[in-house]
Amino acid sequence: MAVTLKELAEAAGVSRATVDRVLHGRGHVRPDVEARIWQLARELRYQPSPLGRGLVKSARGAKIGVICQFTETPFMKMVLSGIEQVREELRLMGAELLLDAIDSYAPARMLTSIDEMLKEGVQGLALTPGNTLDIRNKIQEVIAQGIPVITFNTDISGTERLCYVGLDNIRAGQTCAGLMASSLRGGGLVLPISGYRWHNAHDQRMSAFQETVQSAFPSLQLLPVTWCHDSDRMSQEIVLDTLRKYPNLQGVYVAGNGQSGVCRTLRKAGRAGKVVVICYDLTEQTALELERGGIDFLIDQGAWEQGYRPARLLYDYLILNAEPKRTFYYTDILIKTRYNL
Amino acid sequence: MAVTLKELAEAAGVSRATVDRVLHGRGHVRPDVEARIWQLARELRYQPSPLGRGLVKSARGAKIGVICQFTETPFMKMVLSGIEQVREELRLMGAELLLDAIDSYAPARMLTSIDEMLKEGVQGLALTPGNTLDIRNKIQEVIAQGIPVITFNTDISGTERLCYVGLDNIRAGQTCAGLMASSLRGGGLVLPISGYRWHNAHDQRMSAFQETVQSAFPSLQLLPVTWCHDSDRMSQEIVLDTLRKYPNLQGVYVAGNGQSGVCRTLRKAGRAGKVVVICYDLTEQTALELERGGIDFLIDQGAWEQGYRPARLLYDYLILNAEPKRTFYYTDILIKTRYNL
DNA sequence: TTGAAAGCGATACCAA
DNA sequence: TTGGTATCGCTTTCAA
Repeated sequence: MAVTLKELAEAAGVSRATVDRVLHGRGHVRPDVEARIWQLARELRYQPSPLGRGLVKSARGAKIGVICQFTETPFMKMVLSGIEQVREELRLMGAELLLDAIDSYAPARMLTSIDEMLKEGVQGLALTPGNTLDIRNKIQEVIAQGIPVITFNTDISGTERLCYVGLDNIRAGQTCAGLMASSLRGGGLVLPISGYRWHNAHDQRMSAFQETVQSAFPSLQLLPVTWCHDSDRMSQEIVLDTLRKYPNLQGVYVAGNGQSGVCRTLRKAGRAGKVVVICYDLTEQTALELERGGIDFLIDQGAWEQGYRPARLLYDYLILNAEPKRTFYYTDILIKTRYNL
Repeated sequence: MAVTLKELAEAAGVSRATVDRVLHGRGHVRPDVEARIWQLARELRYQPSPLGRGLVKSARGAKIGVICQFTETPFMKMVLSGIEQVREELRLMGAELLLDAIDSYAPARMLTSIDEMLKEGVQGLALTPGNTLDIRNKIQEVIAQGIPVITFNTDISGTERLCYVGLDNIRAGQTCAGLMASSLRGGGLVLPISGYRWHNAHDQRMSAFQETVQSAFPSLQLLPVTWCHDSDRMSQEIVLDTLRKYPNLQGVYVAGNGQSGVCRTLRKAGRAGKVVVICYDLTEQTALELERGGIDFLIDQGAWEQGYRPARLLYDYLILNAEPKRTFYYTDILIKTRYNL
């Protein structure tokens, strides 16, 4: 059995309140007593019980805010299910989770949403920031007010956010390069398709892919990158175009959305299963394509975890005084094939 | 804020004790009162707080036993680190975890260990069973005494264990077949090496691999299975032998241990990086081989999770009255390459 | 500078 | 069949 605060107090010959003051550095304790208590705490390996602590704090009715963008995408829907899960868990612990699900990319909307959250009195904030100056400033402002911020799914530089929860897009891009190379041992022509030019994550995935291919797998020949704006229609046209010019196309790498468009076109052209397709984000659609053989490999980012973890970390930080252990909570780079869905 | 038992009691116009009796079906409550309370509980969506419950139960000093075999293997060492983590967490919750780490395969030792655990008065038991009649009977005996049992890493049929935590070895074998095929698109000769004949997990991984190759990838040509008894020395000889007879060997699939022996031999023969190697279990050694290119793909079974989860499930079951949600807690089939370690 | 005591949510025992 | 009450570990007034 773990040592309790009560036992520690008895051992030190003082009251629990005094021990509490010492442990939380609240002052108003005679220095020698303070030293003695710290000493004993170490010796007895005292650690506060999260149960007791959580129970007390539950009164306060802590509020945690979560702001989410692009919620119309299948990927974000899975993130939302993680959020719902943690919301329920927090409810049982007496805390409330305020969610604002923004259904598209709207930087201005994000700013007003942050303000609303502040007005509601949230004590911590998790969000998927766009990479703009406005947002960066606003985040710094929030943090300056003593409200901790966690970013997820996409990160933002130059702020003092507590930590980031999401994919390591650079390693993910490298991983895809490795998969492409091992599938095309004899070499071949590969078409790289990205989503948006301004999208941090897409960019990192793509550059890492390109660099790894060029440095480690020279037998693969890369076509120039194209951007499909996360649209199936556009990716469809891009693939169609490419097939016309290069009938010997061997691989397609999709760093953003637009996966289905690629698969559809290859299937129509009778090249499904022949051309190696590697892309991101496990959803119902892409799972189906994996099973049909339209997609060979897929990188899953652990969507659920990205929804669950940030609010959980905020709760631990605010209520249990437990700092996040790392600045980057990278979700696993999960390689999916039709056999390990 | 969630509804508390106290609020529920007030709403029903009875004492908290009465509500408690109803909720736990202890009887001694007038039927109409009971009905009313259930009704209200539903309406107010009452759910007991794990915090409050855990706090009360922490007095009892619950004991949970964990028995682990083969603890000398690197894989099991990682399982042990998961066990240590949960042991610490449970300690903070007031429960004690008793661990018996058996360093080899010793069915008789397992039986005596179970008896010792019972004598210590554990209220729940997690173990890695051997697949023998003795063990099966003993497990049933334990369960008959009202002590729940969870199996992990390897399962055992014909018992009423609460659930199994571990890999889905059949899907894992299929996944490896898919990886081998995508790496050898032109087809090729593949050597399948298993560990022990009697080992359930090895067996499943191997048969699933064979069946999938035969039915879905006829261009791959499988040599007969060999068993290396989890020994690097033996796997070394097997590969050496095979290379002599079949210099055109293209792939090796290792379902058990002996990975290093395979890599070493291929490297000496100058075939490293040419022959596709697929195997199991992420350890320091195998991670090194992945990075060096000696192993192409590796299936990681989430060793840490296999140590952590079982005891955690038992705690939730015993203390929080939360039944495991599933009978099979399959850990993710994590495909590892040198890029996503 | 210190300690006593109430209370968080749930359980269990004893008394009514 | 019921309710009162102590208890778990911790935090937080309030009073000394």
